[in-house]
Amino acid sequence: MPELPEVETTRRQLLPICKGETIADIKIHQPVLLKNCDAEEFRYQLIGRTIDDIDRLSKYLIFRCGEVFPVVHLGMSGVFLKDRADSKYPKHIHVEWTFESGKQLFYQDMRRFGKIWLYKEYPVFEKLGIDPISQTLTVERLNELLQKRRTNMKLFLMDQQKLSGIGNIYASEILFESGILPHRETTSLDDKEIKLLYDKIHEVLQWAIDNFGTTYSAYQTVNGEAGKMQTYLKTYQRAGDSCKRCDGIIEKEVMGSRSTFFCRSCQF
DNA sequence: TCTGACCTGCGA
DNA sequence: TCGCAGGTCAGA
Repeated sequence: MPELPEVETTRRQLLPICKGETIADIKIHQPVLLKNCDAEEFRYQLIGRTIDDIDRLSKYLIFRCGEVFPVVHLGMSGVFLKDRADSKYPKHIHVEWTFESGKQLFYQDMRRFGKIWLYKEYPVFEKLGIDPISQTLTVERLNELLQKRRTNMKLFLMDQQKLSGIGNIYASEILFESGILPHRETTSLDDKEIKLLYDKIHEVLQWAIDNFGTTYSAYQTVNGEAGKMQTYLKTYQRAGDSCKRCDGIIEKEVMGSRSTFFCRSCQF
């Protein structure tokens, strides 16, 4: 389930494979993934272009290819895979990129929730909230966002129009590390809790990036390996297990149609 | 503001 | 065979 750390890991691993490569061919097996152009237009605009760089904005990957910018959202199960001589052709490959050097790159998406756009100028996502590890997010800005919308903390962290990049797994982990119950109202946090929340948002996301993200089902790195962060998660998918910090038991509750994991003994 | 649909594989 | 997993968005 690609959240910010998984997308950033993907970006870092794509760079040495793609940067400076010129696109020789693109095969699109699932045109439905393309959201603002058809397959012909996508191929026409990109074949012959060189990938100059890859940016990440929250959960979006922005490829810089001269004057055109393909943008990819990995959805729930989207992954980029580099070609491996020893492997069979993987299932659910929807887009194949071939470079002039002969290297290949595959976009695989088992559940087809991923999306691809093509922009002819650098894209601006007006509805997207602040990238939580960008310098734009300060303690003061976080406080403003918390006061702006009266909801519970779990839904706040997952609201992509406020903070964009945190998903279900890291929302539970961030709240656990902050000692804040997911049910708490955003306006109920005091200054000390807001500062701690700010620190833990950075700490948890950076920790996950350092460990190449979390693999539970579909996610794998560009090199075809699993992430390592699932080893360190303290709440996600641990309902009924003992808390790693106190004597409590990890509970599970559905909030906003998503499973939420927490410990009542050390989150208040 | 909230809920359900989209989608496929896995485990009970 | 059915429920569950969850990011996003349309519709209520």
